[in-house]
Amino acid sequence: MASSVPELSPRAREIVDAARELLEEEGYAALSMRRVADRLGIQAPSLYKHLPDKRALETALIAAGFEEWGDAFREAAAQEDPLPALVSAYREFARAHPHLYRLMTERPIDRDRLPEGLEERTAAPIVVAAGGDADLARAMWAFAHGMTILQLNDRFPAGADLDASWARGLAALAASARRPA
Amino acid sequence: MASSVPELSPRAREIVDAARELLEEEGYAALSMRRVADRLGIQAPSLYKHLPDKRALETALIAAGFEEWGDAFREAAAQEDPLPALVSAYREFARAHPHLYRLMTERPIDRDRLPEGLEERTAAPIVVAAGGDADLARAMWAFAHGMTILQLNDRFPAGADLDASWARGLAALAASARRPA
DNA sequence: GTCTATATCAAGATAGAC
DNA sequence: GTCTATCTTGATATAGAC
Repeated sequence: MASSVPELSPRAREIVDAARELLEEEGYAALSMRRVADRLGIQAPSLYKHLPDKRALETALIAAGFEEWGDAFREAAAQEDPLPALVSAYREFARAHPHLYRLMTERPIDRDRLPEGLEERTAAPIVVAAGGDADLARAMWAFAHGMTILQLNDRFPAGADLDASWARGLAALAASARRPA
Repeated sequence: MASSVPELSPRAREIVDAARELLEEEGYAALSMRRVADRLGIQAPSLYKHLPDKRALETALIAAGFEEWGDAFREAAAQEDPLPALVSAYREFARAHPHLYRLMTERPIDRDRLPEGLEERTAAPIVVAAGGDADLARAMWAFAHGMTILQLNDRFPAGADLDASWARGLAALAASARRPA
């Protein structure tokens, strides 16, 4: 039950905070151990006294992202009309933290080094909003992620009305939830 | 009207073909100029006599991918029930060429160096299948891309029934197409 | 069309002194 | 907790000879 994720020392926390700022400001390509160290006014090798490697740093960023995302989802799920509120929370998180969103979703994650059950805990409010239908919840997540990442990747035409596409998809999937097959 | 994309010399074609094989077999991280040259039994600097830079190589790969994808879509659109056939074609392309699919979708593309109108031409059958509703077509694309890339990124739980999620999303969006608001 | 030699840069990480 | 010095690796790209 207890996760095997090592606790972070106070200094390691400061390093992760600096990395978070760097990532959010300049994106993943800028997230090097050197640049993180620069932000703290120390040399890169010093970081390794506090974190084993770069992967641990990234995992800490991802874990923090999921915790914050889950908080936002749980708050949205308490609203009167949970599904639109969840969609808003999803979009707002990605809008506010695009580079973190990418880091959290663009590649397989190191589940062994992430707190146990964190992904499930984060996603739980969406499954509830889908009426407990996990298959539908995954379809909803896929739609939301697709809209989000294609926009971040500048893959929609210049004049596209993305709010309209969000509304269309949400309406279709919500109707599917209310009238299960 | 005429695209400003430079023609590729025969030798450049061979280089792109080698790059395609390398990408498909080992993924983007392996796609270096050195590795491409290795495949052809020549030295990396020799490549630059045929292609201006690595970006041109990637653009050629992406353009070829879109052409093939478009062919598959047009074939699917001619079927009796176009929408499911298009979904099958989408999934089959991604299954057969996961690394190329990533390269084609994961970042902004260099539209100036891509044949003009290629993206629109590729997507056209989907817009038709969506009853000419571009907003709905984009929602469909987002759903399909989300399902595809989240699976490639190993983001669904081990036991997830992804065929069921595909069916759920497709049914919901198709119903939305038949009964427009 | 290909070669060698080289420039330039930057990355992650370790050893060991202080 | 931080430092300097260093290792190792690998990338894109250019110059100029053959």
